[in-house]
Amino acid sequence: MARTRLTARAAEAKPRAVASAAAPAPATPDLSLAGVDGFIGYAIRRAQLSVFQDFGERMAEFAISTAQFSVMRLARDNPGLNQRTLAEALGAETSRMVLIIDELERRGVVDRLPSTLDRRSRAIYLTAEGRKLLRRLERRVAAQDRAMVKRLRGDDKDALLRMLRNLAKPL
Amino acid sequence: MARTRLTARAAEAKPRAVASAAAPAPATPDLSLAGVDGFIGYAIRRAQLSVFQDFGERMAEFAISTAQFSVMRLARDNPGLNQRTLAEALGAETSRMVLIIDELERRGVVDRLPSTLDRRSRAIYLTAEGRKLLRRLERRVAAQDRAMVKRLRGDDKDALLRMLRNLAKPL
DNA sequence: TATTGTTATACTCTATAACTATA
DNA sequence: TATAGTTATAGAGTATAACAATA
Repeated sequence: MARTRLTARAAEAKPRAVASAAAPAPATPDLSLAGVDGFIGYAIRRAQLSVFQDFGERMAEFAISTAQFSVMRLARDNPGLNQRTLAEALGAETSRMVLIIDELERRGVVDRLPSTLDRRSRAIYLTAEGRKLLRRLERRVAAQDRAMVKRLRGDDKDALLRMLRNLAKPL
Repeated sequence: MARTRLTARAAEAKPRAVASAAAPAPATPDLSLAGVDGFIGYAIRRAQLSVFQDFGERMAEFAISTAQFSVMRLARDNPGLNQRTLAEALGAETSRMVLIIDELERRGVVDRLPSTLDRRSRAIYLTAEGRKLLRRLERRVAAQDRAMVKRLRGDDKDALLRMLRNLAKPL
């Protein structure tokens, strides 16, 4: 990501014909976003960007995405789920889940086994290697979550989760 | 988006060889996401997905994206900013801002005027038509924000914004 | 030399449609 | 007929690099 900080205030007063540019003020704190940052949607987007970038940096060593991590958790705790169920649980498309699991299978962390009950579907299991990797990932993710709680500076994580879940519910 | 609801519980107990599929349980409430939904990052992602989809539906008539709306707000309240400053304010890449403003200019809602102070840069202004459109958009966005506050069911929007902003701050 | 706007490229994610093999 | 997995495709968004004009 960009990792930018707003440094300019600029914006001339009225000129409707020819205009000015942004003043390169050295280290101005923030500036008037003039309202957009008062919207819940905007605040969520900025937070999500920051949190996912942080996740990417902490997981760079393993080159694992948030989606891949979630699938691994789900596969370990609900062995034998099919791809459609995994996709629905995480709010992804089944076609996307195919690619995610393709990669996890290629890395040897999950197995796709043919189902005996429904020969169209494939049951997903975490391999021994997958469980090992997942344990390492979980320590990192737990550390990130603790770091985020620290950022909350005394505010209640449970209240945050409750609010976010209420916003996430389909209308 | 997918607008999915988890309907299966499934997942057989141990079978390491051949496996089962997900049971098509009719209307099971939710099921064990077994932990991922206890992470702040996961909760933020799901909320962001839901809120942005809702935004898209409410703005379908105008075919305006969240980024375009934010640029219009910023351009109205800070007339004459250049593209780099707009990009930094919204956490976007300058190359992305070019495309966003290309489209806004094509629709006649913003003007790109040459700067007299720095002939490399272009000052962005909302047109009269842009201001008119923005007023209509703002009513819709305000309505969406009110709808989200309702979803909070008594929880404090200010607390939510404060927490999200703290999470969004670059480490 | 550095910066602004721009173009181009690539990769991820999202969204659909279509196909196959099953059911 | 419908469903699971898959493939293909197209569109957003993200991230980089490079270039011209200008500073």
